Amino acid sequence: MPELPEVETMCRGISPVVGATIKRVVDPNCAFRPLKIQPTIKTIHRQLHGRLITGVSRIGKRVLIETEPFALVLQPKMTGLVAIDRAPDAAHVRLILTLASNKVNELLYWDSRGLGTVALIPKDDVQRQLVIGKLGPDALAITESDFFERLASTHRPIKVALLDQKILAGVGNLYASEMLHAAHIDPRTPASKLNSNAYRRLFQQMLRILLEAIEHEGSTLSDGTYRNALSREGSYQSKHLVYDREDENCRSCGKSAIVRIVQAQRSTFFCPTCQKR
DNA sequence: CCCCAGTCCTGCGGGC
DNA sequence: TGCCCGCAGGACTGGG
Repeated sequence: MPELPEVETMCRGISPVVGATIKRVVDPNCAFRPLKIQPTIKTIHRQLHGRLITGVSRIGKRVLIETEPFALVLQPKMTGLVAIDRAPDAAHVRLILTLASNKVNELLYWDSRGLGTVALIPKDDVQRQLVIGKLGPDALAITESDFFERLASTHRPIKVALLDQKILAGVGNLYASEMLHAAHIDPRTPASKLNSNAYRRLFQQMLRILLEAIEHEGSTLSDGTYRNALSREGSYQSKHLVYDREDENCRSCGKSAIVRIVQAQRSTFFCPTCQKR
């Protein structure tokens, strides 16, 4: 499940495409449901062929392939991957950009469940279409005071608030559980009820965990889906203290078994000893 | 406005 | 051994 560290790893991995020229935008005729793409692949081909890729960037959990004057925006959601030259398998490759470059032949969008989306938008519209009203500040760029103010403004449980991309962009289900555990905060606590000390711990642990996860190229879970841009697995899953560890002993206090609850229809994992209200 | 539930989509694992 | 069902969840939609 690509969250900020996994998407950042994809961006770094595909950086060799910068400086390449796009030859063709190709529909690989994937056997599954068609890719959610706007406008059509044909139109995107017409707009992009012959253009130089000037940069690769990330906004929250989205990947931007930048040209002049367009940006191709890839949203991997649950099971999408952006890769170069090879993907986990051929069957689930949903989009191919063939490139003129001495470093890399193809930029691939692969997605096993196909929940992800691709869109081409004018670069000048990125802020208006993707950021304003849709995404809060990036989790690696937000200030501590802004983090505090934005989260404390809702009465929802802190775990649910952390997943709201309008409040803060980049944190997903896995890292939300991990950072709350590291900060010793009960995930059920209303975000408005946490004091500034708790927010300071949460802010610091969020940065530490996201940066460490990037160092480890993200987390590849037991389903094995997530890979970096070269199809290599991440290794941060070995550092997880609570995520997907229901009934296992807490790796921090050693006293309690990890508990799984459901909040806003998503699994939350926590240690009842380490994370008291 | 605020918040929650339903939806999309495929692969996998548990139960029988 | 094989089939069926439920579950995984990011982000969007609709409704209370």
